[in-house]
Amino acid sequence: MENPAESIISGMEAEGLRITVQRRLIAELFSSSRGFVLPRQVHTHISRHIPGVSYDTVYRNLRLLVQINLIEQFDFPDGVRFKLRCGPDHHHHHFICQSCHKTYPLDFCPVDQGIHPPDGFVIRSHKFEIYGLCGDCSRRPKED
Amino acid sequence: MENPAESIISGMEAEGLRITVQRRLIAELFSSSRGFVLPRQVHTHISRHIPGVSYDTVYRNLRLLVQINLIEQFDFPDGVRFKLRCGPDHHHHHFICQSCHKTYPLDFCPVDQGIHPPDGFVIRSHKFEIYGLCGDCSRRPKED
DNA sequence: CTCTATGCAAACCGTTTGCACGGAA
DNA sequence: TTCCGTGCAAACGGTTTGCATAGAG
Repeated sequence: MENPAESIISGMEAEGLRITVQRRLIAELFSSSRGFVLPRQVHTHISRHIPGVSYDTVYRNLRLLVQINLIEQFDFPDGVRFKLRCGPDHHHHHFICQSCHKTYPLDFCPVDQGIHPPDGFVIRSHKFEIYGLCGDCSRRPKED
Repeated sequence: MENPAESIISGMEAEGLRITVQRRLIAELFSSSRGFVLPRQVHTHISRHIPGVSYDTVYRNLRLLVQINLIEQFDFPDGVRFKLRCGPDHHHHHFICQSCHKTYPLDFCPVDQGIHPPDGFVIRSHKFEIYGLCGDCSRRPKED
């Protein structure tokens, strides 16, 4: 797959969706972001090219991209954030920078270690994340 | 420590807070809940005894209890939820039922296994949770 | 030309705030 | 009697909706 933005766009096309300038810009943003972004940041990004974009277009498309599994949603203390969905190649978790919200792969899954659930508990999913400051941010703190 | 509700109340007293009926009811609710509750549920609980309670009283007290570290806050897909803070005795994680939101202790911490962060990444905290259906809910699905 | 995606404006929901009063200490 | 906690009502911020129009296919 060539340009990552193109793969988001062809993913949308595969779903029969129309490719508008707004959607192209959203694809661009997610393909070039190494981490989680706020709806507000998505709106700001599109605004730079289309000054009049409305928030509902942003939210509608974010919901849509989550539904068709191209991006994923995540609750942060300062609000919901989104990031490009990781390829389905291999299961992994993430280190997440609390300053710039970039993510780094973590190739270790605690569930592989054999977890013993309480009686009758049926496991459906799990979450494992490590938070902190990435190299860039710990050297030069305070930034986003 | 005798009754868990009493320990919440004495925790509040220790902070110099006044013990009102509303606060006593909140303490009662958290001490008798085995899991996460929504602000709305807190409001409903108090309402049963004080029909006119206002939502701002609920939110104010929840914020307060989080600040003085007696309860903890957690983001769920359907909104923020709160639960009694686990004792500071030993570090552990939780199995969380996606139906009734009860929690079960999980005495295994992946971070003890020696995690290797990316270059320069400073770890500050981590999250490890296992989601699913508890014994009660998997037998009798759909309920809260 | 058709029908989806957008912009607009208003609604919505959970949460927060300012203020005067009631009640704990 | 003091002053914290409450209720009320209104404001707030993020998100969603209904509807007419613009624009992708």
